[in-house]
Amino acid sequence: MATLRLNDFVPYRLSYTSNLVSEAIARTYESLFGLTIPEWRLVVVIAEHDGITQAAICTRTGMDKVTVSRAAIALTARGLIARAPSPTDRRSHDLALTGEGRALYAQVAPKALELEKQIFGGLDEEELRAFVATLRRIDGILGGGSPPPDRH
Amino acid sequence: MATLRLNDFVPYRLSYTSNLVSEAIARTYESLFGLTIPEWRLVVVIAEHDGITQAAICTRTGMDKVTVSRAAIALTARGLIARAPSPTDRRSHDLALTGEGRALYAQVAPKALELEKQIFGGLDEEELRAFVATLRRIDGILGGGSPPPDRH
DNA sequence: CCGATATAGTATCAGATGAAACGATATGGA
DNA sequence: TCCATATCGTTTCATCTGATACTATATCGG
Repeated sequence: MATLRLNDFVPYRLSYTSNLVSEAIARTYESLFGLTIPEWRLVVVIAEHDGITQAAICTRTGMDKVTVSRAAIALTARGLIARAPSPTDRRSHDLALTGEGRALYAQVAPKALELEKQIFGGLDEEELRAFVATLRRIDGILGGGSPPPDRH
Repeated sequence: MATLRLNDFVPYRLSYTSNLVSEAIARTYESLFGLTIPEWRLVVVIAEHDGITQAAICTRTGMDKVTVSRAAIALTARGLIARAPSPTDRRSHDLALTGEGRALYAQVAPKALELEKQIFGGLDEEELRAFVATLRRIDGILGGGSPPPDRH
């Protein structure tokens, strides 16, 4: 009979490591750019998908709509994004980076990649690929399956 | 030049999956046993290490001492653990499961293993081993290196 | 032994989080 | 067209979380 040992319990290990990583990331974004993680995510997603709506960000990223709303409000207040009334749906706003937002993104993106490398660069490339693949497989099992793959 | 895509950003993927798993686990523990995740962890750690102190739980699990304190208070109030004044240090309490606590643990432990299997059992055994090994390697990189390994 | 410093645990406070309720707009069916 | 229902985004509220401050006790250097 397999016994339960917290240190070997996979959900615990996953949560533990994820927290370590999130804390490291959050500290960096906060100190360098004054961005929370949700705000940072919005900047990145909006940079990738100009004119995206908040609802689309939710489905794409799995973030809660309240979190997205707050981040959008904060970024707008800081002049980093602009919200244009959607021409097709007056409940929605189309979000886009302002010039200032793009300038920030130009700093944020390389820094993020650098940070990712600092944390995960120590891993064998194949190991890292397998790791991410497993994460996605777990998502699938839990029904958090990928949002619609990017259409190019 | 590698570009930044949120969906491929490893810290994001890790956080995303970890949240999915944590939510699934939390729902189960709450509905089956009325336990929060910190409370559940305490039950398991105390079952493993009878007479452990709160401080030791903190170093062992990386949980915050405030979180541990609250969980310990809640579990004591529910009669699941008993706190004996430590004979060697009057600031500390030695925590132990009560009879009721052990009875709960007897239900909790198999359920936890079952849940782990439901989530991760779909993975190839070798894949899962590699996954956990990578998690631990990341811990090491971030300085969250393993707490002192169990002494048998 | 005494005082300075460190540690165990708790209480308090501030920020983050998400569920639920809400107003506004869209949409689909009678 | 009109009503019922669904969706977008915000607000509100209740909860969780950890930083900080605090009390009591321990430990260490002199």
